[in-house]
Amino acid sequence: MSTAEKADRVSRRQVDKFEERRRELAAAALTTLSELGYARTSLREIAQNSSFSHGVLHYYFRDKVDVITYCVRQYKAACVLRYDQIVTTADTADGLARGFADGLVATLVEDATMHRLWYDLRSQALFEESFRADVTEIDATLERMVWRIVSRYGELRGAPVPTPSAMTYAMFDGLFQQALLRHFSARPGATTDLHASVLDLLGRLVPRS
Amino acid sequence: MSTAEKADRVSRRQVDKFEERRRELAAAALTTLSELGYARTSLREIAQNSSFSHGVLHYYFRDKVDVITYCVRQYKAACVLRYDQIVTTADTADGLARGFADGLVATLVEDATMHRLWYDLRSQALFEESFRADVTEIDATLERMVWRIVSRYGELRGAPVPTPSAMTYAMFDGLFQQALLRHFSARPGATTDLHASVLDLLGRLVPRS
DNA sequence: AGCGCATCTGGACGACTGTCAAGATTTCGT
DNA sequence: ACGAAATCTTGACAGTCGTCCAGATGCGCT
Repeated sequence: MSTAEKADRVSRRQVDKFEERRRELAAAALTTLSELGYARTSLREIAQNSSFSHGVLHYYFRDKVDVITYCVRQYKAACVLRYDQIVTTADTADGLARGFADGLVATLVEDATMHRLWYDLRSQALFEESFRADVTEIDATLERMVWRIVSRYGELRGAPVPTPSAMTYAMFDGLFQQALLRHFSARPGATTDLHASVLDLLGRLVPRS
Repeated sequence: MSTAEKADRVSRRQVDKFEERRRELAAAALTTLSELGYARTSLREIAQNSSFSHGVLHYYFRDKVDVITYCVRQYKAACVLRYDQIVTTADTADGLARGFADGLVATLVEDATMHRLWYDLRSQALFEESFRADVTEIDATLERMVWRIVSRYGELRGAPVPTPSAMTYAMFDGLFQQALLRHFSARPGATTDLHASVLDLLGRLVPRS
């Protein structure tokens, strides 16, 4: 083994460990953000949610924006996983519709804090230019996710969906966001209303045969 | 004039002036919030946007939460005004629909910073219990506003709107929010797409005759 | 074993925050 | 015009923030 090969192996292992730590810290940052929100999250608080001290954050990240940005990117991956498992296989239109509605209700309750973080960060993107690109990209991913389900639903119903993808996503997002606010307000009917309105909207998107 | 009457007049005038100052400071706070967002707004920054020094804020408000809460309430009044002027009188369904779409596009552009503040505060309400009641109340007001227009639209079309009020509001809000993000991202088509999708959704809400 | 580098700690820094109070200034009825 | 009450300014306070760094600790290689 040449010295060059050895050096390569060493640096590769170091890079791997480096990336692993970054992910670990980003996970701690993510839970902190989802609990406190963007406005109240500090680097020291993030470090306390990890097994390290606050100084290490500047060893793995340039500054606070770098931490948050990396977080958001990691959040996106979790998002896609969450949405992808909503509907795996459904052979009937009604089955797909029920699976979609059930999945949204489930993630509304189980991942409530993560969802509120998403809406918080999307609002921050309206103020801070630096977040905008990442937020827009995540939004596009979510839009594609919704569109995959809706267009498959139209397929199963035997009719193409005449609604633009962006509009479709926006409406479902509106429904979900209102349900989330109701959920945190502990007002009753948040989950059942979301379920019903998702089915309702889904039915409207495909023209009656 | 008795001494009691005199004292009453004096205290009444003082209360008026007191309230006037509160409104003045709240206005400064609102412009600051709409420019910087909740996370980056400080009391000193608010005072700099007014003609007073930072200390006076604690003369007119208990603490920071009191300032923000009062702000939000004042914001609500502005909201209602803005939405109310969208559609004053329309005698045809198509006229009402066009007026609604035009109004939303206009306020999207003109009051963009205020709208992003609203979404920011609504996100904060998902984290901070103290904002929740006010945010929910404003949301209900906006819902009623949208419902007034939509139900009137159904009336003009000669058919009742079978969609629940909450669901209707949520979908329009979703459309508007996405348009706002696109507007700040300077992506093209934000206004035209909003206009088209509002007309589209409005048409879908009322069953074909 | 001992060297060298990666990793991590804990404290220090200046800037900023919300809050408060003492005193200066203005307002206003008499 | 005088005095009291309302109003406003200014500076201070105890914290917290992001950032940085000197030094401790750990680990892998020869």
